[in-house]
Amino acid sequence: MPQRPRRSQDERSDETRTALHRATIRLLLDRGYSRFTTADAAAAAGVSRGALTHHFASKEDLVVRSVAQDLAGVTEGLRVFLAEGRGRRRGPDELVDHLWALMAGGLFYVTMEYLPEARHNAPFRERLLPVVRDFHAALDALWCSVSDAHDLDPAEAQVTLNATLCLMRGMVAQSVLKPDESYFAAMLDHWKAHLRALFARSAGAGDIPGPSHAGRHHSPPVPNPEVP
Amino acid sequence: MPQRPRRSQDERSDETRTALHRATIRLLLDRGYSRFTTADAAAAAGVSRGALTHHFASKEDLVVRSVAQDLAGVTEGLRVFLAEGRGRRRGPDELVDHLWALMAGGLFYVTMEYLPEARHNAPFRERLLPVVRDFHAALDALWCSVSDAHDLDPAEAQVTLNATLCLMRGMVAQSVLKPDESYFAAMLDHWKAHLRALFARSAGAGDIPGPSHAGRHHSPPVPNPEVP
DNA sequence: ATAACAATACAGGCTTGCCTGTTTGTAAGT
DNA sequence: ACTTACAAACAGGCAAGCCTGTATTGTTAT
Repeated sequence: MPQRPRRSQDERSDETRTALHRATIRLLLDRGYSRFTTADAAAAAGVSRGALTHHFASKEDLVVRSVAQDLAGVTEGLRVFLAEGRGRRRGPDELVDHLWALMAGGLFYVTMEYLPEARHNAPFRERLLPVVRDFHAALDALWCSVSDAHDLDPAEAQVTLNATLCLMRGMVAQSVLKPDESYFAAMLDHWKAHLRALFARSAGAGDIPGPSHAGRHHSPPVPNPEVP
Repeated sequence: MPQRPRRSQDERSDETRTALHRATIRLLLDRGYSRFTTADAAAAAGVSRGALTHHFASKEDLVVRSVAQDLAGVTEGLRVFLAEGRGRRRGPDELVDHLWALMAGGLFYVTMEYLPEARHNAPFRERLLPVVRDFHAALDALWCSVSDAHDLDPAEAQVTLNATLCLMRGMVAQSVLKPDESYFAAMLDHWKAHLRALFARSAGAGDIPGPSHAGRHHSPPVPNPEVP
């Protein structure tokens, strides 16, 4: 047993809360909302049930705050990805691949777990609304940076990039009961072509935004990494 | 109390099962899978719990068979809609509006209720797989009839129309926590333009497939009718 | 400095309510 | 008569919230 290094109260609380946040998202992904119990969350986080009830008023409170933390991490990751791309001359294909890896890698599976609960549980929904509002606002800001960098029509780019995420949400949802890799690969390729057309329409210098036909049909095969 | 008209055993069974099917879908839509109980389903159908257990081996059995019935009704309704359109010269806008009314009117909300369960409950998923496989096969057949009627490239139309549904799935999912009508209307208009381009590319006589700019921004405002 | 006190962090048992599958009993059709 | 359709009570399990008890950290008065 290692000697406890005398953490401050705030440190203790932060560590406990973070452990519970991560365990919650993990369990939502692995077992789903209906199978998710506060006891399991505490056990997975390595803390007691009492610790959980001390920091979180209810199961809903735990989930809402865990989701908020998770989404904050997602926007930050996306911001970094786009900032990196500022230097290199990345086209829409890489963006699609990145977003798909993100969504199909667990992000939207987690969302699908709490959406039904949000639909039927008004207090829960009310607490989630500002969380997702902020998330969508952050996304819109990121889309603006994309349309800026590539000299696109901002309004059109906004709609198109949000549609990209909607398409992927639908694809991930369908993937639960449609185990057909090629089906989704073809759809992503179709969408990449659509985005290339949008990017090519831009008034910018005639740079080639990405592979126009050569590099098709190699969308990444739905990985299943863990969501942080 | 009306005199019982002496129904045959098969009639009795059919009526009971149908009532339970309809009640199940209704309750899934109204209260969600986690709040859905077999007792409520029986009560909503106006039968006893004993009747339910007699006709359905388990809760999962009830849900799977109810969903199968529901999807059969959906394909039939879609078939009729497309058959009607054969005479008039309908463009993609009407198809989008119809599909959106269908999806946002409850169909995909119901789907969102059982998808998480399917993701975590292997036996349940195995029973659903053939059901949705048949549904998707029926859809593909319908898409073929569309590409035939409008002289489109079959493969391209297939992907595009399936993408239409995926987009709408994502939109309906997002609509749970994003109460922004205009956001979705703009997205549908964007997609209609995309489909008009596809339809216009067809080798057919230069008919105008639909309003190219005039009639935009009037997508139907997410009705919420009951799913049969 | 340090002892007393206060506040916060954590631990775990208990209770209550609910839901599913089962079983036993009754009525309607063949 | 005998099978099928329906009815309702029963039993077992499980999970959320509550509550009481303990340990650790922070504060203040001497």
